[in-house]
Amino acid sequence: MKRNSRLSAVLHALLHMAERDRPMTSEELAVCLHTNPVVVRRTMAGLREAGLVISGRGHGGGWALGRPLEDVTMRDIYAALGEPMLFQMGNVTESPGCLVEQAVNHALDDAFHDAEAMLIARLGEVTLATLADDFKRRFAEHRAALKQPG
Amino acid sequence: MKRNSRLSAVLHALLHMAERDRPMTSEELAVCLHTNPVVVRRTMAGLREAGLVISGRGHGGGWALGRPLEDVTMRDIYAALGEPMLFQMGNVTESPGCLVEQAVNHALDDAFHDAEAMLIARLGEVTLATLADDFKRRFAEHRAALKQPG
DNA sequence: CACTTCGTAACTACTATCATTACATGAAAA
DNA sequence: TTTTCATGTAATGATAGTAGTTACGAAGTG
Repeated sequence: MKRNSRLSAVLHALLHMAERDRPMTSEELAVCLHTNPVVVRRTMAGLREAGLVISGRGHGGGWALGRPLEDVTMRDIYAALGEPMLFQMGNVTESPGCLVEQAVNHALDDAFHDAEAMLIARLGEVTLATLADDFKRRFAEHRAALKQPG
Repeated sequence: MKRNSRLSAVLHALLHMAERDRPMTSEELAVCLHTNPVVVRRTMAGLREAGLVISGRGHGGGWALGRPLEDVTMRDIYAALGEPMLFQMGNVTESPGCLVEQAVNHALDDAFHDAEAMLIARLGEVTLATLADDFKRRFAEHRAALKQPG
């Protein structure tokens, strides 16, 4: 199956919004994300409920950040998206009667749970401000490279 | 999409095979795994190519372990299955032109790669012998519980 | 040769993600 | 108040991955 790219997409959207001083419409965001305005609305819905973004209708409406960049981590975004399944792999049966399968499940769950905990902790260490700074660095590098080709 | 349960399934199969002194047919394994013989053959194909199991046709044929339990880790099995994608989440674009998206991808890749490395290392620490021992412990507990109900 | 068992291709069912269409709701501008 | 803009959301379709199933060929045993 296709992989879930919502976290990646909304982070992308939020950083573009951070570069603007006015709300961005779903249409504008859809252009940035190379997708459809309805997909944008659907994906951002969870963030709105979590207060991470604010949406307004009508003239001058659109999407704006609901909190300072420093106060939002990638983990917050992940949570606002409903904490989608991280792993593509899983057990055949969740609560098997077979003792062999129980032993297998236990070993796999152990490893996967630890990896999940580590990953989520890592997401919690990166704020939108971190990402915005990284973008600015890349942007400066990009401009420097254009000035001095070769 | 359904989650990939092949690792879980083949581990289950290998431990059942370890409890037998003769090859197990795909039919027998399919009963253990509550699935179809063809699914068993398909899933075990990679393990055969990796030498982790041996298959034989005709009378007395079936599947047998190709290596001692102590010599095979869950990581080996994972590799023999073709190292299927671990994560359900991914980036929208792998090599985006947009610098914002590059910053996002970099941060996410960083976290996911570390989690993947940790998980795979963990899989490498657990051998089939470890799992077999855990099964035996569970089996002993199970029998004790039956003897002394309440 | 008869029988068993694997090897594999082809087809189906199910599920998840994302795209798209259609229309209702709400808010600002004219 | 009417028009216009923009979100909110349901319904539908396209695509892809997993697993189940059928069918048949290949290879080995008795």
